[in-house]
Amino acid sequence: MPELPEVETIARALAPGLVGRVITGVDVPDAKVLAGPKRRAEFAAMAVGRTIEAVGRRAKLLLVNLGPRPQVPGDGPAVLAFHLKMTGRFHIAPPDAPDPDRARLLTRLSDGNTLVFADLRRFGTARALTPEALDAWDFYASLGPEPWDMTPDAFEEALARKSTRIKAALLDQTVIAGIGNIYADESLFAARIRPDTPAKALTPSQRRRLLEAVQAVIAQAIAAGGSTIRDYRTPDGVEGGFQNHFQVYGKSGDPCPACAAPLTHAKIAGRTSTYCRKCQK
DNA sequence: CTTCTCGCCTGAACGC
DNA sequence: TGCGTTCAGGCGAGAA
Repeated sequence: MPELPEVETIARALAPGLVGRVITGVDVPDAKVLAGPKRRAEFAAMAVGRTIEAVGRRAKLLLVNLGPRPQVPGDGPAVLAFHLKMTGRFHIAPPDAPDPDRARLLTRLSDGNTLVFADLRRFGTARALTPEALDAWDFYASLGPEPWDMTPDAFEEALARKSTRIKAALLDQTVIAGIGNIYADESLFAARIRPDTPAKALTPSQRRRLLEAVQAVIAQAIAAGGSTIRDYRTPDGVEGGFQNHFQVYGKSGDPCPACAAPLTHAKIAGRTSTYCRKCQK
């Protein structure tokens, strides 16, 4: 389930195989993947003939930056925005490879390779947009800062405005971008804060600790290449490594790594949240 | 305006 | 063995 560290890992792994290539065609075996402009022809018209200039990420979105089409006078740039949701995966397939299972969108490249977007559960989406349309997309425009761009003061202010529990506030992409269930639970444990504490009720020092914990956990996860639970793989087919460093996520009943009391779990903000009753206050 | 709940999808894991 | 149920979970839509 790709969150910020997994999408970052994917973007870094894809870039060398994509940057500099021209998009020569797009096949969309499953039209459900298209969001925004829904028609295959519109997506292809926006993408084909452009050179891939960069592969990046914002929150959990994978962004492919495309240059203007030289054959279109006065043309501007464009962006492909992919959301992997739960089971989205990317890989670059060589020319003779058969189209793989669960392929939802195939981007043909000038070097003969194909960028394959596969997605077992079909929640993932792809959009082809102008940069102006990307900025005007409500979801994109409302995203909060990346964890390392968040300042203690801004975090303080954002949490003070929330009437939800802190777990829900961390998952709220308009507060801080890129955190999902795994990194919310791990960050709350690292900061020793109970996930059901009202966001407003945190002390200033708890808020500082929490932001530092989020930043540290995300950085460690990126360094480890993300976390593989079931489906996530890097574009090279490699599993992440951070699942071996989980302290609490998915470990209900196991001993707390700090105090050895059994970890408990509860449904908070609609998601299973695992924490230590003794260590997290 | 803010917050909450449901539906979208498929496969794995579990109980009987 | 086989069937039914539950769970995973980000986000859009509609309700409260």
